[in-house]
Amino acid sequence: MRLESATLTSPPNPLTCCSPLRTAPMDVQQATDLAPILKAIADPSRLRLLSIIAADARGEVCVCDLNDALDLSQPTISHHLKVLHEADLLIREKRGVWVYYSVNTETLNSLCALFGGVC
Amino acid sequence: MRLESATLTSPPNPLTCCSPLRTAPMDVQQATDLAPILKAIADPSRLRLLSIIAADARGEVCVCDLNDALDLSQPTISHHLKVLHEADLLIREKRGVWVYYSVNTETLNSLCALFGGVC
DNA sequence: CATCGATATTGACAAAGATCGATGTGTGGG
DNA sequence: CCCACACATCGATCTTTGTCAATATCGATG
Repeated sequence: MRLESATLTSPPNPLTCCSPLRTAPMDVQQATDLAPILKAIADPSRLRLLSIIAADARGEVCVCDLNDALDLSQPTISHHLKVLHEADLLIREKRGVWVYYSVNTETLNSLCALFGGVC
Repeated sequence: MRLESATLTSPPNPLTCCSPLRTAPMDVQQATDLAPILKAIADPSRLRLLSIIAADARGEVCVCDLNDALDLSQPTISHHLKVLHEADLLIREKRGVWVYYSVNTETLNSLCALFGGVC
């Protein structure tokens, strides 16, 4: 007996439009929309990037710092950040020459809700 | 204020050994161990299979039913179930000729905790 | 405006993964 | 003991993806 009316204000987010896993079987559309978001975090390098940003006290990290944090080339880091950003997991903000990424808390919470059904 | 002592009884579960994303940066080992579990659910077909099983009222589903539920060949379904099982997301039980899968609630809860830090 | 430094994009390539048909394995019934 | 059925494994194929070197873009600064 749950209202599925979250589609009004924000851009259509496959996560918030989606009931918790244990509530109902997922149809093809839901699964197709959801998979890319999960694929985005299902990579060791991206997991590390995300956790570095998520755990940062200032709430944001400059790309220049991320480039040094992992043993990967600059284009590869840039690619991973793009994947995370397009999955709505990271928020991008350009300031001057630098680019800062912060985590999208809403998406993380939705992921939690997907698995738990409680959060 | 969470006790991190879950490594005594059960097989080493990379999820329960892992603090929530927002707590601390993940090292290479943690990320490498965690990624396969997330990869397992980061596929549309496996998402559907998992949700079908998770939403089932009896708490378990026979493979023979899953074979009909998705528009995929029997070997492909079997492969996906194996991936989910090896990621500790599904519990497998053979009864006679039939095989029944149920969700591993612990793993799902751990995933929730990973993203939320609260569950 | 020429240049430098920070990110992003492109193109290429190897590795991983999703899928299927064919075949193997094991269980229960006749 | 043999057959039918449920499920798993194998081998092949096609697509996706992670990675890098090279190059492009874009903003600041002299």
